[in-house]
Amino acid sequence: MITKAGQEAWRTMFDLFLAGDLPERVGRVSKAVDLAPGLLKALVYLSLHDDARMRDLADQWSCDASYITTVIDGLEERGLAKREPHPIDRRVKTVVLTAKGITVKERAFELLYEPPKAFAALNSAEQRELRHLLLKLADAQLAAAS
Amino acid sequence: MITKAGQEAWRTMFDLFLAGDLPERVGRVSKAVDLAPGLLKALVYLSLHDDARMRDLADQWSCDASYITTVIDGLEERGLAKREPHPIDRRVKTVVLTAKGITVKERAFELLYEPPKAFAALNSAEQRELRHLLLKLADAQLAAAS
DNA sequence: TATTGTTATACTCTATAACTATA
DNA sequence: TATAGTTATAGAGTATAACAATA
Repeated sequence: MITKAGQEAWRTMFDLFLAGDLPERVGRVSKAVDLAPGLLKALVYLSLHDDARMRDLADQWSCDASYITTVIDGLEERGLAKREPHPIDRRVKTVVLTAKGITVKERAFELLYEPPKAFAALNSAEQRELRHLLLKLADAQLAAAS
Repeated sequence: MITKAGQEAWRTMFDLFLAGDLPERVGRVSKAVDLAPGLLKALVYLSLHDDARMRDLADQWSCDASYITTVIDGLEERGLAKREPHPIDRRVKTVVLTAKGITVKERAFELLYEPPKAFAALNSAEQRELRHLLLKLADAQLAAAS
């Protein structure tokens, strides 16, 4: 059951991201690794789902397949990813990161995962407690998705 | 000081949003209130900063002033906001929501602030604790911004 | 016949440059 | 001279439609 406190917790998290850090941060990282936001997003997706089918990307993002063609073209032109034939179904292509793609991805995650300075306002015990609660949420979300 | 636990907490929060709910949710709300994402974002901004100067919007979003003209045109065409002259500086225009704009905004926030089902995985005490920690973060972030 | 991905094309979103009015 | 906002225009980003290859 979700209580009023839970609702307010979500609302606060939402504001932290939307009013706060996220939009500016993504823009900053996008510039730092010299990739348009769409390409950065694709790189992040591929690093979490290596060897993904192109169709999966379109489904996941609820966008048209032709746009995925454009995005993967962009990553290939920059030498960050490459298409591979599917071992069984010859209509399908999968996408894997190249060594260069992995390097850029790692740099991107380094910047994205760096906590906002505001986290220093919590003491050690509080930071541990926050991690604990959020991991519980993430587990529940993962379980619901599958 | 930010500990390893704090870092992991941030990372988890980030994944909750980016891998998880947020992108799809904004798209859903955007369709529900029949506003393109850019216009929805402007509506949200104006509801938090009523009577904002157009220049403020451009600064806040780090975008060109001409784009703000386009966005506010869009809101005005839909009867959701209107430009007002600045009482002192006649170069400046401010933007306020209309009654209709306020109605749409309220519907949008209702949908955006609805917690993901995963929150039910936390018991009452945990939801209160999470709220407490997040409010502390939000306060610190607000203090840092000003 | 249905599905995957590509091409060609068009539409939407956002930026640049030149301009008007005001400070 | 510098700043706020607009207009006209150009550039990204994303979708639609028609198509080739494969299932």
